[in-house]
Amino acid sequence: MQIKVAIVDDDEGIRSGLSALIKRAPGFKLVGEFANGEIALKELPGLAPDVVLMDINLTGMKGYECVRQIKLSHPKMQFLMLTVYEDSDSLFNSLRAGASGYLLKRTASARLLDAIRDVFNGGAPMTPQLARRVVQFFSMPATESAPLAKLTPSEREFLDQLANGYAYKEIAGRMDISIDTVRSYVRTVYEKLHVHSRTEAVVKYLRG
Amino acid sequence: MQIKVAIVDDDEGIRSGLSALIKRAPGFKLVGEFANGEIALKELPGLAPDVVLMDINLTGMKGYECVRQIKLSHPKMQFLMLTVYEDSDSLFNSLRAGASGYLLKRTASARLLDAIRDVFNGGAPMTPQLARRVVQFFSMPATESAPLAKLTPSEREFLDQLANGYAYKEIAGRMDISIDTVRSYVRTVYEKLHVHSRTEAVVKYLRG
DNA sequence: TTCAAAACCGCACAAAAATGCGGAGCCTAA
DNA sequence: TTAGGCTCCGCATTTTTGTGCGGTTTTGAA
Repeated sequence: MQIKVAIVDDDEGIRSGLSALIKRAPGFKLVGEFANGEIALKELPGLAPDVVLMDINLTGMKGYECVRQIKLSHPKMQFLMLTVYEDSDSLFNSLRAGASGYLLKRTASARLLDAIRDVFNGGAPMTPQLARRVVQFFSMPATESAPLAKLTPSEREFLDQLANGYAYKEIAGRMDISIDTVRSYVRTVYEKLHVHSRTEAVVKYLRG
Repeated sequence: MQIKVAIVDDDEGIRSGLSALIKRAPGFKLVGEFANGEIALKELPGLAPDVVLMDINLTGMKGYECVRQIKLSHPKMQFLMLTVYEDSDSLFNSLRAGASGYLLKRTASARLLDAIRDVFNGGAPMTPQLARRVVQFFSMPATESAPLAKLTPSEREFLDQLANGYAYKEIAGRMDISIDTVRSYVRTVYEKLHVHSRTEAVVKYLRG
């Protein structure tokens, strides 16, 4: 079964290059190519491509804006963003819009085809540098100053259990301590986080 | 220049397997191996490895907990998490703790060495499925949040109050409705979200 | 018009959480 | 050796939550 691919890029040269690559690659089928987001928005739903190669810096409607719109009604259509810059804002805007992968235009042909296959199979290809940037988004050390840092390892583990929704007695079982010890953790953790309810504690925890 | 590697895993077999792999691989140098997080916590800073292979499911201190602690004082030390399960909680806990990559233990040796090099060079290797999960984390509105979409406007407002930690009677005051109406919202919202406690509801809400 | 839904209200009871008070043993750093 | 932090345990009480049952009114779409 072939992977149906569509291309959206306003650079004529790039577009024809990609188009030629897809056309001659076995296992791929080019179902459409567009020079701007507005047209793509209208035509893509009818073509039902599996994967769309989308330029980020389109003139007019931004690439990620186009992705966002289409994702709302066609969540299964996958988008692989192409760009010349490794710029953070574009990356996160695209991810928020629902794009599945993010590559540089200078990516080698073979690697690009791999990436399309990756996206089609549920992966999320991106350059190692961008992957690292995404991963770093999650780590708090940068903004580490929160009261969360003052928690001891056990308290932290307890808080994690809290956030998972377990009742005190379940937490006692899971951590292999008595329910009264759980209660004492409640006290110390709430104190350190300056909260007075489970919900507040969990919210603080989840927000880092 | 060699990449200094350390191993933390409580499974003797796995540890010696990894250890042998690193030792005979050119370009790598094994500087230490540990059976639990507590010892690793003490010894790793002195060894100053470039990359640490860390089992997630350590007995005692969890792997990601160990990472978090060390990252606070040694942010340049990189961690590559190893696990047998592709479980979401472990993944996000690890990323939040500051881990750079996440692989399954059944990863082929060659691929593992590649991953260590990746991490060392600023990349963030992970399985395609996990990468997709990370990427999806950013695109709640379109793709995921199915159950949240079924809430009526009032229910949504109520849920937001819940997430802000207000008690039922406070919510009643803020929304200018009776406390029993609040209770009925609790019922309908919990039903739609398939949860049975405030904490679970709030977590679902915050995560999309 | 008829029907479904949303929005609203009430009572009662059991379960869970929050908080007050107390204590013990262990380890580490001063 | 002493003080302090961490882990752990116990009991009692109040408050909050979860859920069982019931209901009315309004509104918008078929």
